[in-house]
Amino acid sequence: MSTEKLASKIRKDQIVEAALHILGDKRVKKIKITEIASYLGLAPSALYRHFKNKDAILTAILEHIREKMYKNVERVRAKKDNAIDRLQELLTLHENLICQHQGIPRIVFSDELWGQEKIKRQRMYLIVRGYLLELEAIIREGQMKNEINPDLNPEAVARMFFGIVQPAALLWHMSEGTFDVNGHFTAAWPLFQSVLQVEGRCEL
Amino acid sequence: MSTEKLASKIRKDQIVEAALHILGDKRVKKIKITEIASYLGLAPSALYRHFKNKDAILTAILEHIREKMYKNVERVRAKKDNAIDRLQELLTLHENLICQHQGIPRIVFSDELWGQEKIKRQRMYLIVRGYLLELEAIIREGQMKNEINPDLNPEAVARMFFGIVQPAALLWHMSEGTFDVNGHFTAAWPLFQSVLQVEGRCEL
DNA sequence: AATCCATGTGAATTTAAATTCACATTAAGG
DNA sequence: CCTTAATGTGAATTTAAATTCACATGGATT
Repeated sequence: MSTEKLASKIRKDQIVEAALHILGDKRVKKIKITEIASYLGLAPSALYRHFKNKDAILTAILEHIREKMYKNVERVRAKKDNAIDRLQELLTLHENLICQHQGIPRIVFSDELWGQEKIKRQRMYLIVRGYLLELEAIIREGQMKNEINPDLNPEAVARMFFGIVQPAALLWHMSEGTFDVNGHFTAAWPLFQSVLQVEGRCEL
Repeated sequence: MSTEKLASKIRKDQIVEAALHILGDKRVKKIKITEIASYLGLAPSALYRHFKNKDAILTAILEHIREKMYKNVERVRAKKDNAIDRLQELLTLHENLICQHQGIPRIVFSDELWGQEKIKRQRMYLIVRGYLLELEAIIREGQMKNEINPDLNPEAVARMFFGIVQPAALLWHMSEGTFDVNGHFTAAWPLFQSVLQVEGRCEL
């Protein structure tokens, strides 16, 4: 893997990006080799120069997604140092992931990709769990600095955050991009924030 | 439709139930006619006596799901008269839907079924939206009776509730039934409930 | 009893898609 | 320049699954 030529690596990335782009297109369809190829102006058979088979492409997509999600966490950590701000920022990034950039959430939150092999489902599970752990870490830090109510169960809070994002992805996708993701986040955020509040604050 | 024989209706239901049962089985795979048939001890071709094609079966599954979900709402309304109790009860029913009864949430929350035709996705969207409206109605009633903070946006609250259920379904499914749905609901409920609280109550 | 119809079957057939293969083309390095 | 390896192509081939079809069978109706 590390020994492969740069050009090859680029082509592989192009293929993954193309696949992601197609998946992100509102009207669904499960992804077809033919589509990816024609999107890149290639013959279907060309893709087999770069990937053993379709499955390998799907696996690469998963890896790509994992990177994107973790990159978002890092970015947010770098940009804000308050836990609540970090979470809010993360919500914004998710909005992009859902609406703009290729239908990543569609993939994370759907069977489509990992339908066949148990292995891919497991991998996806690890990604999601890993992501939840990242959220938890942010929350715990916030609790230590008393930005977030320390009595709360961080795991539950992380999943509640996740529970803001996932339905948005579903509804956006089902609605063919009609659903107002931003509106949803805007309405959900204060509710979520009210959960985080440290006890004392509610007297004000 | 209303003129069809009873026996036929039964067979149709059996087919739908069988399909649902298979879908609910942990290891996924997109549903195959062959599987449904062999589950019922029939030849694949037999199914075509009852449904025009696979698509018709999928559509019937959607309708079946819709009924189940709405029935749950009715049941909850009948059993409890306090909004908060109703929601809590609904969570329990969702737990069943996820863990026991055939993988309904898998279907609702996944692309699998409506991959192809835009029509099925639209139908699913209507089901989900309708369900959210039911939740909203429960919440509004609770607000009128001051069981739930009337300042809250009922739409947002409904979606937050939904956001407890959906991730559970995803994680349960991804984890091959390992994920502790009950634990998740138990941890999430108090957080959710704290959102619902009427302002005054937090001073206690 | 004769007929009809709903339901079933197993053996094709169709279809859509992935995959393979024999053959270009091009660029890089000796 | 010649060789080689990487990348591409179009035309098969394979594969998995849905779907059709000609032919039972059994129970209800006349």
